[in-house]
Amino acid sequence: MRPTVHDIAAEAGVSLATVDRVLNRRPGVKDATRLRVEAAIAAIGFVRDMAAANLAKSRVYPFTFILPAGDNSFMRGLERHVREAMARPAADRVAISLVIVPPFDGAAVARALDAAKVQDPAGIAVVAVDAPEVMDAALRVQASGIPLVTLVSDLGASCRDHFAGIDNHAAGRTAGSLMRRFVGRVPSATETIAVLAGSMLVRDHRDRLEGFRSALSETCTLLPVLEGQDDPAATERLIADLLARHPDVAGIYSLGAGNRGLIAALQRHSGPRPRAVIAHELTPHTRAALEADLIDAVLNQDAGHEVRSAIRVLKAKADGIPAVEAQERIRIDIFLKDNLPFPDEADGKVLRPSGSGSGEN
Amino acid sequence: MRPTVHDIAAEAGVSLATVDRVLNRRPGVKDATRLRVEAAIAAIGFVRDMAAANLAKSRVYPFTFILPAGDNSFMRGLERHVREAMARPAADRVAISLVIVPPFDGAAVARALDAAKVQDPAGIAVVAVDAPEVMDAALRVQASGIPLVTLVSDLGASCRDHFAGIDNHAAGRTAGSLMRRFVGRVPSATETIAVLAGSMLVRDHRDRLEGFRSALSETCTLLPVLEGQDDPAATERLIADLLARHPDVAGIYSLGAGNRGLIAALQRHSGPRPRAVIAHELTPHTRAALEADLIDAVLNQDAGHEVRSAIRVLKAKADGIPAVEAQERIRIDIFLKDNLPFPDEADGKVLRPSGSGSGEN
DNA sequence: GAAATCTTGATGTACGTAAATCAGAAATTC
DNA sequence: GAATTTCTGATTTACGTACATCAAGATTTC
Repeated sequence: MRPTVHDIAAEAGVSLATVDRVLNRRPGVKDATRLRVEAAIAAIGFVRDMAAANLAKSRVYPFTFILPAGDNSFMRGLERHVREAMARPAADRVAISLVIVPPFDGAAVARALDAAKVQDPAGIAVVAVDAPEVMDAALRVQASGIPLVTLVSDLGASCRDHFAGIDNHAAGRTAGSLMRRFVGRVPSATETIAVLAGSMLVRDHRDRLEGFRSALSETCTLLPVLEGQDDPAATERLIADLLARHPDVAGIYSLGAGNRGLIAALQRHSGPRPRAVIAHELTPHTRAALEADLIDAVLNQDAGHEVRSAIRVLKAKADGIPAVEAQERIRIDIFLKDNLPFPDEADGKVLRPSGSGSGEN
Repeated sequence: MRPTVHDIAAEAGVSLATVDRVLNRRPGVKDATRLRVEAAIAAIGFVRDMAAANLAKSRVYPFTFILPAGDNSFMRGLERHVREAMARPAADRVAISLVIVPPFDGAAVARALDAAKVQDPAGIAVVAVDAPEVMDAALRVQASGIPLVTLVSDLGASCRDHFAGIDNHAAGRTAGSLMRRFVGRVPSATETIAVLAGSMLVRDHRDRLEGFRSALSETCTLLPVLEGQDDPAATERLIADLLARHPDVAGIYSLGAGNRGLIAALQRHSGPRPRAVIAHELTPHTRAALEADLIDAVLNQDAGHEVRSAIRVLKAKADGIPAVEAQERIRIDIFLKDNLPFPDEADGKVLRPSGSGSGEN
């Protein structure tokens, strides 16, 4: 049996009330007594039963999540995971309110942050846009003492408490490494590689490009970066044009989100395909393209993990416990057609019974 | 405020006792009344507060984990994660007893299963050895109604309730895919690939080899499989010999555990290295080898995830809730030197504060 | 040495659920 | 219609912690 507060009281030779005062840092305990109680706690190895404590406190953590709108598959998946966390029988006593703002709109994000602030939640998670007005709003949130976590897309480290997302520079490097190996090594030949981004105004995209460049050997020539604004139609035109004008392109790295256009262009293209196509984020589209050999590898960040990590960190910050950064690091997944995970049941028809875990895996 | 049992009682016009009888499937409720209560539950959207319920029940789940001894890094990591789960402030009310048995010893595993059975735990997890006496013991465990989960290494599906591990055939395919691409494509040349295994008597190893074979194009020649028995010294000799006798070997796939020997041999070797070396399981050794460019890729199964998944499944089975298989599928991670996760803090000196999550990610 | 303050104990209620007991009411059997 | 069985309500205790209140003891202050 785990020791309880009663055991502490017996061990320290004090009353329950005093133990309680020590445990909850309430005033009115002599230093000597406090030390005795703390020694007893250490001696019997007491750990507070958080479930019982939260029950007694009937505490809830009201959190606000701010996500971009739009038909970006990844972001919709992210939203799905947030909704799942909202629906989950508040076993973790988390009450999330979800705010959707227009995509790529710094002003809108800033407004959403200010609006969330006045609700005085226990924490805010936001998919940031790298704009000065957002930073200002983030600083205002922090100034009011509300923990702030950036999700997927970061801000400067000084504007938030934590970033729940991948190291995009490392992701770019990984893509570069894979690319270098996938295009093969034809001795003394320079390979032509194309990069497709959404917008160079987004920090993630810049970081990925930088990492990608740093990992590619000098025997590769990078074509000027194509910016498709994460728009399928525009992206498709760009890629079709690329394939027509550069039949020798050995690899394409799509570091943004407009993968539907990329896939469509590759599908329509009649000539020889690039030897390696690497994209980001496992969505139904990229998954299908992997299976159809239109894409060779997909780098992925697990949206579910990111959401759950953000919640854990916000809770820890709200409780004043320092989050263990190393523990919350989000992995860069590499998927080939051979190691695709089971299709996410939420994309299909299967409903998960409530109550069972959150697919931590 | 979330609805409580009192709200159900009010809504259904019955007493608390009756609500309790319905909720906990106790007898003594007329069908008509039961339906009324269930309708009320659905109407107000009641979900049981599991924290409070477990508190009231003061229920614990005694589980037994059976792991192999030996200095296999992966297994020791697995043990570490089990111990972590044991140490975790029984927030999840799980009481694990850990049994270590000699490695590759079917009889020992069978004895451990029988010994665990008489303790009548709420569930057993075992790193299985593919031997008939183990299957028999597993069937005896199941016959006595104790949920049984195989961990990392499977048995026949009929002998256990769940397998918490990766699809080793898919892992082999993934390795094959990577190998094919990493060795590059020299037109009209047959590449020589070597496979290093621990023992072909282990099911995982057989499955991986089969998957690997199926993914390699026909332009590759597989040398006869080397069996190092997961022993560093023996493995080192085998690989040194291989490199001496086959200077043209383009790739090595190490699908077992004796990676220290492989790495040592590669390090000592003076001639040109194989173009691609792929190994399994991210351990301090393989990690260092990745960083030193001695190994090109490591396929990994996350031991922490496997342990936590096993616990979740055992708990679900113990409660009679069907586990959601899709949700518990373990991923095949691919690591290059570029996307290595942060070194596991438990390998170093940093202690994790109790109470925070389990790195669910 | 009386008054003020600080420290501690004793006790009770609460959180949401589980589980047991006992007493009636209702339905069934003969 | 009496005896039995089945169903339901009312009430209580418990889980481990939080929190508030009141009283009494110990200590300090002037």
